[in-house]
Amino acid sequence: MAPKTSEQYGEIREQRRQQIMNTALQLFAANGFSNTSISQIAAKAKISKGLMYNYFTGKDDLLQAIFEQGFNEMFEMFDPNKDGVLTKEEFTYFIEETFKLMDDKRDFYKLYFALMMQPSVWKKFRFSMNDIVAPFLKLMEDYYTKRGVKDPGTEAIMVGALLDGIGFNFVYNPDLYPLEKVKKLVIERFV
Amino acid sequence: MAPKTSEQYGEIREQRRQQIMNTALQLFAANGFSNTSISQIAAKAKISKGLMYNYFTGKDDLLQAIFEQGFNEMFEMFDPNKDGVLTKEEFTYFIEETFKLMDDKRDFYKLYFALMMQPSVWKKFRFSMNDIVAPFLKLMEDYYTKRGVKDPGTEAIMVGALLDGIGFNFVYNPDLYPLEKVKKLVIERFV
Amino acid sequence: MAPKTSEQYGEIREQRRQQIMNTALQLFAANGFSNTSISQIAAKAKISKGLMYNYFTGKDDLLQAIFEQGFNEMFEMFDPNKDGVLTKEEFTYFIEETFKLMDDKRDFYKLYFALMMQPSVWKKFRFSMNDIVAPFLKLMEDYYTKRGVKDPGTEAIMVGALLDGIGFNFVYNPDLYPLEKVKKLVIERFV
Amino acid sequence: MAPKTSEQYGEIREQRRQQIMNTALQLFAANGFSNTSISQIAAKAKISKGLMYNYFTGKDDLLQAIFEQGFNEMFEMFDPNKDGVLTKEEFTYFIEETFKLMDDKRDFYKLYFALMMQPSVWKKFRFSMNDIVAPFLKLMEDYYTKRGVKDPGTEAIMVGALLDGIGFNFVYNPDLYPLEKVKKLVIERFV
DNA sequence: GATGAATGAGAATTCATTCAT
DNA sequence: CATGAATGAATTCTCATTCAT
Repeated sequence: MAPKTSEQYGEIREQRRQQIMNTALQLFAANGFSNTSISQIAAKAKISKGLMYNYFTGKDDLLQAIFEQGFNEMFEMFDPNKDGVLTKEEFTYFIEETFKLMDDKRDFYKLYFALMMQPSVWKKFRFSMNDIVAPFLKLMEDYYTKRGVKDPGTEAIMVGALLDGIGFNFVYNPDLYPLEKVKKLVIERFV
Repeated sequence: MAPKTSEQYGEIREQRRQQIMNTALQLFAANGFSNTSISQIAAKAKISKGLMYNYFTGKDDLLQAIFEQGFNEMFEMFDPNKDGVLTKEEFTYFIEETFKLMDDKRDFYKLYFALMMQPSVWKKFRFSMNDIVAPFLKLMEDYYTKRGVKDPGTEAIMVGALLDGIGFNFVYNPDLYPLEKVKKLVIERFV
Repeated sequence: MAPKTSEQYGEIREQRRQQIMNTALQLFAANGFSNTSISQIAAKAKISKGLMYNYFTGKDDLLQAIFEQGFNEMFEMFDPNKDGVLTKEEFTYFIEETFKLMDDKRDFYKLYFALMMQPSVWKKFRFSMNDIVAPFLKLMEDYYTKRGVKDPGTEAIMVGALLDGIGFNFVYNPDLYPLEKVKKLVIERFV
Repeated sequence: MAPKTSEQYGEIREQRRQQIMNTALQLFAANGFSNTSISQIAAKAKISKGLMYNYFTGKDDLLQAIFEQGFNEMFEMFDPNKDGVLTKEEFTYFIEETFKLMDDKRDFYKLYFALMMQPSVWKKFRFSMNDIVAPFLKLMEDYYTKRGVKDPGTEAIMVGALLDGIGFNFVYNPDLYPLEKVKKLVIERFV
């Protein structure tokens, strides 16, 4: 049989990497970062402990990689058009999308909320909370400015908090949370 | 010479207990439960590691004690009157009080949010999240019912999420968060 | 009321001392020396931990005191007459007495056997196993010599082992062990 | 290069396991279970403390493993033939074998006697003392029944105690104990 | 690339003992 | 005499990380 080309190797590598990250995300979300050991991840991902270190420099690096990928996926989903101005439809879409993400990426959200609460963990990261949230707030603020809301900055902050809060409550208890109803209500009130 | 009376011992014990709990709360809030070691707590509280175990049966017990005390303090502050019906003034008072608590008990809120995200930790507890939150939601729902809001249950859930979200954002970044403005806006919109 | 005389104090002290020793013996026998803490002893004896050190210099000293007392009680019971010669009746009496002791002082025997198995513990003691056992063996050897047994020294050693073994089995499972029957058989065969 | 095959790993594991068990047995026998620390075992076995836990889940598991292996070796040595009936020669062989074992497996016997004295330790085990001893007693009882001894059950119990007692005395002081002579005497009297 | 044995730093916990009162 | 708070050393155990193969 022909030896594998380097691209093939690259693919395999990438697959393994994803496999590790997904496994780790599940465990981190379920049990917390500190309470998840490399051994558990390796066992669940069906690789050896040593191999982990072939893909990530350590546990922190793994966490960082998961986070970065998660945020990139989030950003790709949002940012509907690049003109930086939100129409009513786009805002609705944005809210819908946010709720959809909460559902699809529940594990990621869990991790996101859990780590958000630990500033000491954030210090290890290459990006800050503000970098991530600020653009969204700005978009909303502009939206409310255009709509003539009295204090658009505070309004945006409040809506931001609302979305965080819903996410927070939802991922903690997804089965009982009336996500659909809440979503409708949010759109009705704040778009 | 006569030995210390049991009251004297009782006082000393209670003081030490509080000292340990306060120190631990600060560290838990700053660095997370798992990332805080008994050694750190002991060092910061200027006691020996061993003494901790004279007051708490272990790290979990310490956490539980902090939590119980925190919730008791919360409950005492709330519960405006016992008729179980919220007037407009009482609801305003409730919101104000919630925000005041967030400010006063910032460390406790941090811990509360952090642990809320780890169901596995909750299992150790004698009380569940629902026990705590449900009465508040019920009060709000009744309030909105009386005011003729269309879907009072969902409305209450949304406001609950909003307060969580604000708390969440505030305790994470208290210096820059415009808590006063947000508070005013919340009262304006939801009372 | 008149102040206590020093004899009265002495009596109280002696009572307390006994109380501590008895409590400790029970716990040592039930759970082993290492697995019994000073706290447990103090709690069960209803005194403070500190007071223990008023009566014994430490845990080892307590053990030693228990042992010494136990052996003294044993010796007093034996050694029927001082001529150093065992008649048939005296030997029977000796065996009977041994069995009686096993039953009365079950806790002490447990401790005795348990510690006998740990030479490292014996090193702390002021007396050695041999000091204790040798005189008994000598008496028996003389007895068998007089009776014309072929190898009286070995015979004595064997009977010593037999008594140890019975004690060993009996204290381990006193409820089911047919002590009476075994006793009769031993006397029949070896006196 | 290819990774080690699983057989190679298996061999290494088994060797290490034995090495740890042997070292631990020596220390347990010399100083007792409670007085032997994992650190001591690791130091004597020239491995790190952590490695122990790669082979045994904890100190108790290690003890259990040593015990099980010890008993299995014992059982293999005995059980002369499977008809369940003891001839005179077989009984002699059984006694001889018992004494030989006492000598060869002195450390194991020490541990066996030491732990026998602590029922609390036995509770952790998967087997009970009775399971182990009962078959031997039964064989002896049958033997004495056939020989027309008056009370064969008690006779067997007495001989069992005798063997225990000899083992007990011998392992405690092997250098001075006249094992050969005692053995001859036992066979002469009880076979 | 891949394995898992091995390490070692540190975590939680226990407990004999001391000591101020 | 008596108390029990306080200490600190030792102990069991965990786990991220390294490394020979």
